[in-house]
Amino acid sequence: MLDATSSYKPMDSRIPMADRTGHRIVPETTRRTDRFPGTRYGNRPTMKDVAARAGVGLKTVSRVVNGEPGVTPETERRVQEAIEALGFRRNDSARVLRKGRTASIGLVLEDLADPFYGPLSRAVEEVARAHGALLINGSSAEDADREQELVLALCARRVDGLVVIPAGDDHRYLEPEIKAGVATVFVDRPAGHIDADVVVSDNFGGACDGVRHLIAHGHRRIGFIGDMPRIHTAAERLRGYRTAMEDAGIPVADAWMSLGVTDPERVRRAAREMLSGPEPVTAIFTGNNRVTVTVIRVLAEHARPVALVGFDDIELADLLQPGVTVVAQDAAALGRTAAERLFRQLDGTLIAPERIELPTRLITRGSGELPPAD
Amino acid sequence: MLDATSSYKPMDSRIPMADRTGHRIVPETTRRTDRFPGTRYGNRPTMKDVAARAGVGLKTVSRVVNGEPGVTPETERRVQEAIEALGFRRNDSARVLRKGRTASIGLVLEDLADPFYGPLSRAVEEVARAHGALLINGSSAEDADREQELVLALCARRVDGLVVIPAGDDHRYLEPEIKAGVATVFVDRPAGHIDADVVVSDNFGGACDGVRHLIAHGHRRIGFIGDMPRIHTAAERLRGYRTAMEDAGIPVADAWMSLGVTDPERVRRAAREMLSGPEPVTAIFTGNNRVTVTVIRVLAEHARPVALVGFDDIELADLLQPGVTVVAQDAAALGRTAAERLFRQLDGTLIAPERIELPTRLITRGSGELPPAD
DNA sequence: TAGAGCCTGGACAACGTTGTCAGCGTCGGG
DNA sequence: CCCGACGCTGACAACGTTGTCCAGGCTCTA
Repeated sequence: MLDATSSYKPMDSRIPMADRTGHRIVPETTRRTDRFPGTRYGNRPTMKDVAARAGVGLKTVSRVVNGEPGVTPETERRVQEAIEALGFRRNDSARVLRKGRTASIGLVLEDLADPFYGPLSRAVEEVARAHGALLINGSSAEDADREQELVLALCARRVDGLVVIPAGDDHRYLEPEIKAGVATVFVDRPAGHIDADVVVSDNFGGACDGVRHLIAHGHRRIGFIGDMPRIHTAAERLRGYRTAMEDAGIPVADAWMSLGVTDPERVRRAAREMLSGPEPVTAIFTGNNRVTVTVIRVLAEHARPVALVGFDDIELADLLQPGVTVVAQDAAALGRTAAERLFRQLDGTLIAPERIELPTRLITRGSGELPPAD
Repeated sequence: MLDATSSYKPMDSRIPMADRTGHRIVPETTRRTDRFPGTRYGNRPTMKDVAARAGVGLKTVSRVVNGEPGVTPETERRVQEAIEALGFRRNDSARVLRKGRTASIGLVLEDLADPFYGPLSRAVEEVARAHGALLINGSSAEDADREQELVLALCARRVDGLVVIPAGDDHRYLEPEIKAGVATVFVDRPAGHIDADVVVSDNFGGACDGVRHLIAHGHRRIGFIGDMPRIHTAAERLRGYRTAMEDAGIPVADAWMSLGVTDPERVRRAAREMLSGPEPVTAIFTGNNRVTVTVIRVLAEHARPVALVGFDDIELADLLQPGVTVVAQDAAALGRTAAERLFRQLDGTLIAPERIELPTRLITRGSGELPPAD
């Protein structure tokens, strides 16, 4: 569980209660924040304190803080003054408890450090911001249990909605949450065993395009290196590869396909194997950005030129020799579309779950146009 | 304000209250979630509901949910059963209100889509996770007002701590928050007018190293293209440039220095200007990853070879022709160090604010070793 | 078998905010 | 001069959870 490893303790266990004069009891232990006289760790002024200082009622403070009408300018001034003096800041936890909405959404993705997810996350954040919501991120590290743990932690926080890039393939655990009104959109990969909104790229079509491009330039022995086949995108791209090959009447050898973790070591080995032997591949189609980068490194050391088309665009791809031809998907558009759909769910303007597929784009830069070298 | 633009409304404004039988009144309007009979938007079971169904007291449910001792296995089973049946999930807002800690921290950075901040953010998340906390992200877009708005929104959520990559240069607005016990660490750039923990890279030293490297390879007319001078890192790197030049006894021409937004268009123009004229620069030192990428593009079209050293490492830098020599800073280490310090503040094991400087590393790959081409 | 002590369970208050509603004073009109 | 209306203010309950504290039933021992 998330809080099992927590090493900092809830404040109740260390902070004595207020005494009955309304003043606070200062703890004997020396704390970092003792530098600031008159305040104490975790002991913030409340509306009650503000009201007392301004000599008004609790509700009047609330009205001022929320800009509600019905307060005399003079009263408002007094309240504002008290707020400034005490450094009061409304406690949104209490507000949320009362109002029922948190104005925050959760985003669970694989790895925030991956250049594909950064722009996606930023796009979700921008849409959230436009709707006045904050974004809570979590990285699942491609682990189904961790995904579930994160998602449920977010639900416990009562996020209004969830954008999930699934790591697992069974999301029935989300059913009670969705029933209870948590808006949910899956991105990049479909949800498992559950009826929900999904926004994905055209992985199948994109892979078809990429492989056909290689075929059109004369290649027949084309390798495919992709992610673990249990990941939906990887499976779809493999299917695209197979379909393109089949359509061209090219039988696919088992040795040409390598699926597995995108760990550089494995990918490097896979690439080297395809490139050696009596009938080496003359072109490689790579299943995602991480694989592409590793394969580029392998090809840079390889004697013969080998054609390459990669799924996902990568920075500086145009400046390499040759430029790297890619099937680009629009990460920001994925995130934006998903987030917009999420808020339409929250607006109530959406009725039935839908599957939205965003097109991919083949960007030719040279590496895919190399002729077969044999 | 954050919630000014909100288009989805708090639930109280649309959901009628429970009637006195304890059953819920179903609203007339047709909602998406009407698909799920018996439940309604935002209407979740509470511990009270669970207790009623299991035929136990409220506190007993609380004990089961929190794994506290003192519950018969049989009772626990009944409670678990009720939890499952109702799809109960503890409301952390209420919990937070009661306990005073949210087990979440905020991270405000410039742009999550920037490849420099992705790993940093991920590192912060990992540390947070190890301490049982969630991470709330916000992008300031390099705008001081937006930074403040985000930070204060996070404070209103009562995050336990804040990791801030400052956009503005005055953080006195944080004083009441810090006084009230919000742990705070600034990363990448120091805080303005406030005494707080800071974790930065050795921008000055790194820039010195990079420029000295160029000087050592025979360059004297060296250009500097950097970010806006009001950004601390940019100023420090400029200072490193000037110092290295001065130490080598090289007078710096104004035309060699260009500071401003990292917009590709401006950077491109700046680079072209330095490279033209009667006394063009023979080498360029770039102030960050975005500038470096743009300058690489300019140099790729340039007739003469021009030496280049960039601040920040970039992916695939080793595969370009020539490889790009960089002064690398460790974004993940910055994030990790800052987050660890944050939780040490929360543990109470930290006394005084400190400034921590992480070293940079010169990585030579070729572009910095080109001799002057004239 | 009575008394002591332990274990389990539940009633209750409190966390800080917001919605409801009622009270109070003032002002204008009848 | 009285009454209604209106503008402003504040008392109070409720949101869902957890900590405190006490009651009741049990076991164990003398």
